[in-house]
Formats: sequence, structure tokens, C-alpha cells
Amino acid sequence: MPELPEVETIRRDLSGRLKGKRIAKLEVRRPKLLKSPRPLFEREAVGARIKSLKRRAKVLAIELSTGHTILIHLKMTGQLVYCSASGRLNTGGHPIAGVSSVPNKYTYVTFRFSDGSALYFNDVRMFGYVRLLPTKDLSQAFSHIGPEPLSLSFTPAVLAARLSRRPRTSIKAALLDQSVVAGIGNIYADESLFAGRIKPQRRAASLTGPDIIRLHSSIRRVLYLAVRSRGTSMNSYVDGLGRQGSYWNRRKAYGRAGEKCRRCGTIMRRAVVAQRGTTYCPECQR
DNA sequence: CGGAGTGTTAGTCG
DNA sequence: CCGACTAACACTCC
Repeated sequence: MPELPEVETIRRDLSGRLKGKRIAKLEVRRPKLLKSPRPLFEREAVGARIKSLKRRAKVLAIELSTGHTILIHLKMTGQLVYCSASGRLNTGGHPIAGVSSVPNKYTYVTFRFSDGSALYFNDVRMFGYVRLLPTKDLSQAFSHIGPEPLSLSFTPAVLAARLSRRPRTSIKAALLDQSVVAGIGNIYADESLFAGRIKPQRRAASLTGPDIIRLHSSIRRVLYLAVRSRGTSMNSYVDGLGRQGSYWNRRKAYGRAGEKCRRCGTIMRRAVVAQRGTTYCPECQR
């Protein structure tokens, strides 16, 4: 699940709880998910204090007192669960139906803090990763990532310039490309294109000035609303631990194929664009 | 039971 | 350089 709004929600939720904590121990059940050498983690992460939590695109960055930063990507099914010393849980990311305790069979990396609290990284499909690198190398690590769409410096002109790098690809593929705009995934690509009334299959270069302006404001409005809604929880499952993101109930396109368009009443259509399931209105998206 | 589909992206191939 | 496609993996749904 986690796209920009979900990762941002996780960041905000975890920030207050993790800041200032000292990492006492690292437990790794699936070494494959650790994308940096274990000895580096032992040397630079264990014993370190957490200075801040940041986010770039869909990546959570945990800045440490040692001049190093932990990067966590949840990919499709990653989940972070914080458990305080008293045992209270707080989850973020993809809910796992029927699994409501931690650690569980999908817990592959555990950070234990000196106050007895812990952060569990669960990931059913094991696509996610945990990296550790010098904080000074961060901008280099993100050098291929495009502009943050919620930043004020993201203007229609910036979007146009970014799209011009991928002129021949579909506008949907371009939005999913993290080097064009950061943090957009399948849900918010469909939502933004619906809001901007642009057909997902169109070549990026075919967008006119007015198209770009509409798409730009649509991306920002969609993501802003999604962050305010605490993201999207696809699963109807409620586990009583973390709160559910409510954007799911506000969505207008994603997963609504066969249902009526909220704008014109036409039946929404499903197609495969950029190898991804895509929902759009054949009438009001042009 | 088989096959398709799932919120991501790095890497390969043409 | 560019864009399309696949692999990484586990699970759910029809």
C-alpha cells in the first residue's frame, strides 16, 4: 500500500515516539531484507540515538546520532509496528489480515530500544528493505528521485519539465516513475488523473498547458487530502491497533471499475496501462 | 485447484 | 537513451 500519504502518516505517527530513543539491539530474521552489511548496523546503528524521522518519496529515513541514517522502504506489503515498553501497539503500513500481534511470522527485522520499546518491520512479500548509510550520502542516494509534489517548489513548470523527460511514455507510467514526481503509486496516479480529467493512456508529450496545470493541482489536492485522511487502507480489516486511513472511502477512481463515475455517471472502465491495473472514466477523462 | 491479480521498483532486453 | 517487460515473493479471490 504505502505511497507518499501512507509513508508520511507513518512518519508523523512514529516521529514523536521514536525521537530520542537509543537503539539497544537489532534482530534480523531475514538477512535478505537488510540491504547494508550487518556489521555496519552493529557499529553505527546499535547504540545510536534517533535524531529525526524524514521522508523522501516513499522512503522513511531515520536519522541517527552517529551521522548515519536508516532507510526503510515498505514496497508493497511492508508494515512498521511500534510497541511501547508497556506493550501498546501502533502500526503503520499494510495491515495483515488475521495477524494482530508482534512479533509474528512476518516480522523480519526488529529494532529494540533501551527503554524496552521496539519497532517491528513486517513484510509478507519481502520486497521491502532496510538500509544504513552515512547521512551525508543521503542526497546522493536520492539523486534519481524527482520533486516532492507537496513541496511549494513543485510548480506546473516543474511538472512540465519533468514530463518532457519521458515524452513518449503514457502519462500514467510517467506519474508512476519516481524520477518524474516523487511518491505517487498506483492509487494516487489513478486518482490524480481522474481529478485532472486526463486519460491514463495519453502520451506524456500530448498534454497541453491547461492539461499540465489541471494535473499539477490535481496531484497536490489528491495527495493533500490523502495525507489529511491518514492515507488509504485497502483492507476493510480493522485490527484495533493502528487507525485506518480513510482515503479509501473518498477515492473516486482506484478500484471503482464497473461503478458509476462520480462526475458524469458513466460506468468506469478498467484497463492495463504501464503494466498496472488502471481505472478511469472513458467519458470525462480525455 | 489453477490462474490472475495485488499498494513497488531495480534490472534487463530489444 | 528509451520504453516495455520481468523478477523478487506470498497471499487472496474467482
